[in-house]
Amino acid sequence: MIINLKIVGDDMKQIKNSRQRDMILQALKLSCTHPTADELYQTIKLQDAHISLATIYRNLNLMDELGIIRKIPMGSAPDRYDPNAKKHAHISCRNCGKVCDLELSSIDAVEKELMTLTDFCAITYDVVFTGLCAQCQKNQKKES
Amino acid sequence: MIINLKIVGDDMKQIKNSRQRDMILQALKLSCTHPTADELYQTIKLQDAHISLATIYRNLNLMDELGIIRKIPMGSAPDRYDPNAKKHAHISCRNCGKVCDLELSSIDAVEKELMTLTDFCAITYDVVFTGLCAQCQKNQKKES
DNA sequence: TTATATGCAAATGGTTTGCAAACAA
DNA sequence: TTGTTTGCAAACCATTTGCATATAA
Repeated sequence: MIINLKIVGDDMKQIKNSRQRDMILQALKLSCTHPTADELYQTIKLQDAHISLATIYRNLNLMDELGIIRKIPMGSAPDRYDPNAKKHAHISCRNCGKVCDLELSSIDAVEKELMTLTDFCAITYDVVFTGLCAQCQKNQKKES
Repeated sequence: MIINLKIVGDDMKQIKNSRQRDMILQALKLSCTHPTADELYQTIKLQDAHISLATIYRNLNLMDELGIIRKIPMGSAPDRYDPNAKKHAHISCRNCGKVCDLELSSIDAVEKELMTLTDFCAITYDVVFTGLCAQCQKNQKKES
């Protein structure tokens, strides 16, 4: 791991390796569904029956702060996590909850416009679109 | 109020007027801070000491579903509410929590790009940028 | 008269935290 | 040795829900 220091208040905190953190990062990297903390917990429990959900949360939060992974806030649904820390948007299905990655080149223009409109600085964003995925569209047609 | 029907499952639900709902909508319209449910509760309690927080939540959710107001999901912080139901983005200060409205014309292009990239339909979005507001930037300089 | 809305209190559920023991460096 | 991480259980807290009562139409 490249980053091994975390700034807490005025001083640095050393980050030590941990078997659990490695497992969590590996499981997240192998996933392709932007899993929730609990979904990761269920998966990892198969390898290590004694791991705690609190450990999952602590490490996901830590790695999010360090910029190794990204937390995707999902409104009222549980947060999801993305092994790809590169800035990108997401779209989630309001019916089945599935989350897909979006590479939107036009979003750069939005960031630029934003700069001219506001006196905020150090701007980041979480863009989560919501819609109905192709699969759920089909299913809805069948039902009616 | 224009809309007075709500679709629940297969049938319509009549919406009845209520003194409480009127108070909540009025308080929200008079606000300019995108208040949380609890902030509205504190304000409205001054007029009606017996109003319940559950009533605030029920009515805010109802009016959000009816498109009269908008709920702004704030990630880990409590949801905020906006009397302006027109589609627009927000930026919030990561330090003091303040939320400001943003009219971003360039966001239309993002929606268009999105249409060409995905097979999702019925797309809505909640765009919440996060940054440091001018006031908090000043305060941070003073401290250091 | 009948369905909808309310107030209250209790439940929910994702997430965080306190603490003593385990572990990394 | 020293500070960080873990597992467990309990706490947290925004939000929702069950239920009897009040209210709108």
